[in-house]
Amino acid sequence: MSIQESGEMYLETIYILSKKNSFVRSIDVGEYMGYSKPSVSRAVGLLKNGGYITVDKEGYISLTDVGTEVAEKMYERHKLLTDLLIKLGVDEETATEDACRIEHHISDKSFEAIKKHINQF
Amino acid sequence: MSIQESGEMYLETIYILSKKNSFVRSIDVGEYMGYSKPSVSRAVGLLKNGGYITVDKEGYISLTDVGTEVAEKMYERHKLLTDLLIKLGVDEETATEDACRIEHHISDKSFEAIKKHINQF
DNA sequence: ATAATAAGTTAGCTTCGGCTAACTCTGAAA
DNA sequence: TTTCAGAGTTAGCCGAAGCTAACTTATTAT
Repeated sequence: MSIQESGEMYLETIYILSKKNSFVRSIDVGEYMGYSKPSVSRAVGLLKNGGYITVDKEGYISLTDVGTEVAEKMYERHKLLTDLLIKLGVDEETATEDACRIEHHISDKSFEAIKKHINQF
Repeated sequence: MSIQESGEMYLETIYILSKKNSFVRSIDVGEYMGYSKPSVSRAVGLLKNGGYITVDKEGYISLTDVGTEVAEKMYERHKLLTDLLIKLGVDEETATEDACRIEHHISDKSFEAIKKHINQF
């Protein structure tokens, strides 16, 4: 099971919520993303199945190493792309939205290239 | 019917093929994009229906004004994003691939911001 | 004239990832 | 103790956009 764009978004959300709160449940993920409980339930099942997260008896979700890797990658891209767009004069809201979509569609190569040049923008 | 990412790709392809050849048929679009005839057939039907293209009795496809607008927008983004990535040191193939995906996910605002700063990269 | 090829369409399948409705289960409150 | 709220799951729908198989139709070649 290779991870899809949607899976990446869920993992990134779990990562963000984990940093903010002491625990993350499906319901929190759904609220944050604006998705229904069944949608989250299925996604969580798939991610668990794929080895990206674990869920304990309390329903608390944790990222595995692999899951953390994916989530951090997305999060790093998100931050850097947002930064870049803001530096270029884009308003914060638009920058965040665009970064959120672009982060899933850019190759490692391109991302590294942007990262290397970010300071000269 | 609002245009989807897939529709944008078809329109851009039709635009590119129109500049290269004297006519564009469904079969040409399919060959260029690597899609099957039925896939193209349906997409062409939807785009025709949506007022983005016209198809004459010969099966020759033309972009309407609206279709041209969308196609040119995508094409411009494609070129500019490819340029940008290449300037940042990304190899041409990767740059083209990434540009092709990003072009559908970036807002007008962000694109204009990149365009304004492209020369200083 | 017949047969073969090319282009397009139709029917119907698949996966992805949303959704609602309706169920279960658990823990807290009356 | 009974009831109710919150969280999660199950079943099943939907649209988007690929696909194959099999058909039609028109042109070209024998």
